[in-house]
Amino acid sequence: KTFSFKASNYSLPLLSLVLFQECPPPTLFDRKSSEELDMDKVTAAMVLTSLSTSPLVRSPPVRPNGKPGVWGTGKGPLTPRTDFKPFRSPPDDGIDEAEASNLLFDEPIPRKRKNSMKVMFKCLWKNCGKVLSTAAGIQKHIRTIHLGRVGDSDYSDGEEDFYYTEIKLNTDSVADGLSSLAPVSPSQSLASPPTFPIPDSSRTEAPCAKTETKLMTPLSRSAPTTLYLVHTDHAYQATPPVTIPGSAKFTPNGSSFSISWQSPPVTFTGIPVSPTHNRPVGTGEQRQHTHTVLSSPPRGTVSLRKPRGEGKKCRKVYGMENRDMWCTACRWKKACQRFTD
DNA sequence: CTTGCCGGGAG
DNA sequence: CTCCCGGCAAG
Repeated sequence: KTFSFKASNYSLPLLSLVLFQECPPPTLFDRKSSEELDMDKVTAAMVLTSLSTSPLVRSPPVRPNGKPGVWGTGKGPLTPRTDFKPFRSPPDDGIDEAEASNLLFDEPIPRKRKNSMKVMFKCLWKNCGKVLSTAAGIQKHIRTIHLGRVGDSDYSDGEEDFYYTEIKLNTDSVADGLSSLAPVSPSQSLASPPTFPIPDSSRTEAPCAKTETKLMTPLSRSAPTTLYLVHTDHAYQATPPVTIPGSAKFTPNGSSFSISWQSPPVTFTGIPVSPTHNRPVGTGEQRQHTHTVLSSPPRGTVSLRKPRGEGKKCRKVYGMENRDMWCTACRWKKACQRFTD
């Protein structure tokens, strides 16, 4: 029903993972004495409690090669920068939790602080920012207000999860907390991982973010730029979010999150293919601004190779032993001139 | 693996 | 400029 329930739910699979590691040989599927089973239970319980109650659990540097992703700088029309993933390990504590770190895995586990923290849920819809105290409430809000599902009120496909985020408030400074809800920087406790400051504008997102906002086709109102990650408390959203330029689609079907590339939406309107283009000679340093500056990241030095001609060329026709019968181009290992396509 | 050939080096 | 080759990509 509520968040805590979900959290424990998500912890269970991970727990089983832990258990796999803890029991030396894979005797899990063998018959086990009830004693052993009890041991497992106990272990599980211990893990659970340690996960859910220890104030902060130290973690290895969060996923070594994981790029910071787009944390921050929400640029889309809907500017949700929902970043406060409960990444544990602020720099100042977590010293006495050494043993708990053994039980950790890469994925951050949604957890919440218990002391004087109040969990709220904030609508991320553009210009909305409604804050409710229950997930159900916010889902209903989104469903009815934004998604326009008035009739079948209780129909939910989980889509609402993408449109709100969980926020933590310090109860003694609620007013402050509310003011900091603006999607700028949640200076509250659960800030972004302290190791790397904020994102880094690693070129993959900067240009394409711009592109997005410019070329944004009138999107259907039911999909407020969710490509810019909206984080909720789901396991599959726990990893640092990634923006995929071009066209990406995600399928929120329960627990999987798939992103698929498609042809980059870039049409390079470069120099026309007329044979009478004159080279910029000498003095005139005139720039040609015609080409659009759109660029998709994965395209670096694409040399636009020719598809490869089909017919046999000198090499194949005459063979290596008759190399002197080849055309010169073939001898130079250039494009054949005798058997052109 | 083979084949076509681009990019680049040597002279 | 001619001549050659490394290495890549397509098959």
